[in-house]
Amino acid sequence: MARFRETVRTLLRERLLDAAFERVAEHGFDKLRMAHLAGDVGVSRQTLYSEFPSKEAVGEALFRRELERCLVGIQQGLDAHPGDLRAAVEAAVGFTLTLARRNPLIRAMLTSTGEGGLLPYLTTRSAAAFELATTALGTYVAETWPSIDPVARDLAVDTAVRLTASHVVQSAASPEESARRIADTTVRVALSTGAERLPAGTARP
Amino acid sequence: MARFRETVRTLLRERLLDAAFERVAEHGFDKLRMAHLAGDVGVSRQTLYSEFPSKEAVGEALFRRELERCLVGIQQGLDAHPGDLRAAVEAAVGFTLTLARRNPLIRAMLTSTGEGGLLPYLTTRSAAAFELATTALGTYVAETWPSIDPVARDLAVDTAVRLTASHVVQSAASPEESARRIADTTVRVALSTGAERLPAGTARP
DNA sequence: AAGTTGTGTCAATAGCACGGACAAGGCTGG
DNA sequence: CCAGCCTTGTCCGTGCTATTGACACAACTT
Repeated sequence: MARFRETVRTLLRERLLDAAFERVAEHGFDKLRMAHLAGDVGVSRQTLYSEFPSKEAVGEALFRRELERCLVGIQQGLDAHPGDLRAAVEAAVGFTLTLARRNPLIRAMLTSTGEGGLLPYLTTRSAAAFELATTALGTYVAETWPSIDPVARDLAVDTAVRLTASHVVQSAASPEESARRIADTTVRVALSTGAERLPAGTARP
Repeated sequence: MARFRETVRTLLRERLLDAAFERVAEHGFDKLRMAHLAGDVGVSRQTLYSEFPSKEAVGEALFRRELERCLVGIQQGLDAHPGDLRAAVEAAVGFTLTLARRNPLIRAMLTSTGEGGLLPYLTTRSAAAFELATTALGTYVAETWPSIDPVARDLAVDTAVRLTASHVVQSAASPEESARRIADTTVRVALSTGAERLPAGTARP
């Protein structure tokens, strides 16, 4: 019955996150003021607090929304190469690294120096991001490459996600080159049997 | 300060008009029920009455919104042919007649038989539509053809608008053919001096 | 040490949507 | 013809929610 009020709530949330995106992208998260954010949307500060219980919640929601948008591109990159693990991973990772380099929010997150920044969401508190990305890549691999050994598959997925995250926060080369290297590594891990002959002098438990 | 509530109000208005458009286009204006309209958007009937004081106001707003959309196309048709009066009028009139033939709202307005229909807005109560269309065409002609005699210009603009309205409610031929004829008539009126020699036997006051 | 700024919380007020009910008028079927 | 039903338009009481203004608290500045 009250369907309209629900859409208003989501609209308010979107507007708040839009305004937060603008301010954070320009001046960083620590320079963001709750009063300014509420004023941008044309709402009282308490209304903002009724939607987001704290400033930290704003940052978390902001990061989650951007992450979900990113995951859409990752999923598209995977789906564009069904059956070709290397190309799929390369496309998905390349998209992620390119987006991370261009997205002003992520740039602001990485360049923020202060204590109350958003950087933890990309590093120490990135469990949610890891989980989502790992699930997306894991289901893709499990569906299109069911023959791969599950142990190797999980290792490969985890490797791809963690390497990508590493390159997001500290890119060594171009996104394309990094994506190529990560895809190469992922394929190597995925196709390994765990029983290869090791070079002489290498111990294995 | 309260900018968000304002956008919510306009959003509600748009949603209501969207729902009204759907229902009117399908079943006609007289079959539209205020309770259904409110239910479609997910709002109480009283909220609907707070936005539109009467059902007639809904129909009026619905017609005005459609008219304004139509005027955008008319303006584009005029602007696409600067300096060529015949082509500009033909494009604008052709767009209008084609839109009127395809638009389900206008079709429903014309086919409604009942007393409480929307037809008056296209005929007896079409002062607003005439005014807007006349202004658009008038400013175009005045800007791009300043050399035309003002009397002939006003006559031509009025003729074009009224002929177009006539073809909207009672189309004789295809929109293209009608547009061509109306444009021809408009140009003849616009370029007339009011002092032509009349055929023998014709009286002039 | 005092002032400033910003976060988070609380209480009182005002506004708005809601549900329920009502009168008035028109339509329909018996 | 008339009784019932539907629909429009209006009113009022209620409840939810945003707003306003204030406050405590912490960190930083002067």
